[in-house]
Amino acid sequence: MNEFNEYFKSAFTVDNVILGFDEGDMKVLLIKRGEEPYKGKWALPGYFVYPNEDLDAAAKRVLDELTGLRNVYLEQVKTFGTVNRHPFGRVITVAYFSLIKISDYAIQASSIAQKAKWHSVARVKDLAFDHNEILDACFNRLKWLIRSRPVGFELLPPKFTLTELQHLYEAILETELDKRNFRKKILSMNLLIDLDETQEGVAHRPARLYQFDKEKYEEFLAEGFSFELKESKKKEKPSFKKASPSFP
Amino acid sequence: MNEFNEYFKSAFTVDNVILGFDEGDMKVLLIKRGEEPYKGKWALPGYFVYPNEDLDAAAKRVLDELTGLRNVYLEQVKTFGTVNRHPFGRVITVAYFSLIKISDYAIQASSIAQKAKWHSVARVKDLAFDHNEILDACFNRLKWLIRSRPVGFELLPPKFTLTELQHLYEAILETELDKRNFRKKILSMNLLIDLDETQEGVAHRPARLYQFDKEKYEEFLAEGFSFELKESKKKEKPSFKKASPSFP
DNA sequence: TCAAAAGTGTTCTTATTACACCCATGG
DNA sequence: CCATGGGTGTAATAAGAACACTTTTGA
Repeated sequence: MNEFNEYFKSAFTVDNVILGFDEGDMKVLLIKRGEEPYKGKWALPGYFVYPNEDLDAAAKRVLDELTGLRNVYLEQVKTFGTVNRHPFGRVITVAYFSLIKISDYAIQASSIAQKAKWHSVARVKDLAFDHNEILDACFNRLKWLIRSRPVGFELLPPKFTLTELQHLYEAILETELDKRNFRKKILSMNLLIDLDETQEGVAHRPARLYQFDKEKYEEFLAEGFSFELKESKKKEKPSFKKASPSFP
Repeated sequence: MNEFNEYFKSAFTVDNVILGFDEGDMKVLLIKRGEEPYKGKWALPGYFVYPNEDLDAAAKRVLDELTGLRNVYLEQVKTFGTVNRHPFGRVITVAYFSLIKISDYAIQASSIAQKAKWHSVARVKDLAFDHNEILDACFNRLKWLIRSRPVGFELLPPKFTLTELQHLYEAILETELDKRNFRKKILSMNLLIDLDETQEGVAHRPARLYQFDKEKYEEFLAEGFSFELKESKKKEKPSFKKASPSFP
């Protein structure tokens, strides 16, 4: 393998866009860098992939060290590798995103976790490295995903109200949804268990609580299925669906 | 950067799933390996990324050397990096796929190109490395893509008939489509230019020829749009759309 | 009794599906 | 004149979008 030696001088990292939902807003967990390069800047949590470690395992490790969470929604999104993205040498990074329930998150003892903080995705700017680009790519993936898979539940506590769920969808899609149509659609999926409980201590009519029916979802998945959700209101995107035939 | 030296001992490659359409069938361009490892096996075209080369540039280079083509549809799909996927050491590979018109393809002079051959995607098996997995991932991406973007035209000659286009969709989606519904849908997109020409020398009523309206497509893209195509016939997948509400 | 959010149905419009016959050409 | 694939329209069904009032609770 001598002739290839020159290629074995690069490194790769994973970066993890850890997303949560809180106060009606999508949040991302960022680390304040204590070292050069980009000392003092906020960055996505990530690290070098160990020589004997698979990529997915590295992403899980980063997540676990920071949040203590496992068995979390995690997906590879895209790899970023422009030549000069890292001052230490040629380093490409594989971007992942994960969805967690902020209520499950407790700050870990590790020194890295001490520097972590939730930021509103919409207001994030000027991250270290090419992390703004990575965050954008991952958030866009989530926007697509939420329309095609019921992943929203990964971000909510086990019991939630339909309005909370709707607000989550609205935060991700950055649009408003019609309450009645949203409920009709979600309930027609048959993936929610009505817990026959209601909120307590709220200054208005208490809402019913629901739970995601994970078992039924796995059944549907096994059969192969499609799940879709479209936006409402008049902010319609132009769609070919409305164009008329050009060749009569 | 001393403490990180141990990480700068890995390499990365790009592998390119080059897809074409011919004889009613999706084809992938493979290389017969002349060297160890996997000598004699078919493999996806790929190579190490040069130290001063961006990932996309490397994918373009591989494509160009093999086919002589540039300005071709090319997209990053996924990165594969299990620990022992390459016998030379830690090598992760970034998978790309490209769509080309087989009619534009002419075997190049380069020694690598001499070993290239088109294979029917459906019949490919036992590739070198983890290339079967990579091919699957890329082909699945295309299946998704063809339903959401008009990329089919990348695979057809400049002038084509609606039946050719339909057969392409059927080959990619691995399903059958209804002729009338397909035409209605495609024409209603307003993205085809009727050339007012017909086929010649066919032993049946000659079909009209169409051209893809690239300019109009760019306009639509600029505005942001959605393009969708659903399958027909009774081979329906179960869909939540038909489920009934669970909470009346 | 007020404020605040929960909950609930119907109508209209648009998209999708299913389906069968005549046409133009070359051999 | 036959074989082959090209070309066309309509009716039934399903999904999506728009829209406003009553209910329940705590303060």
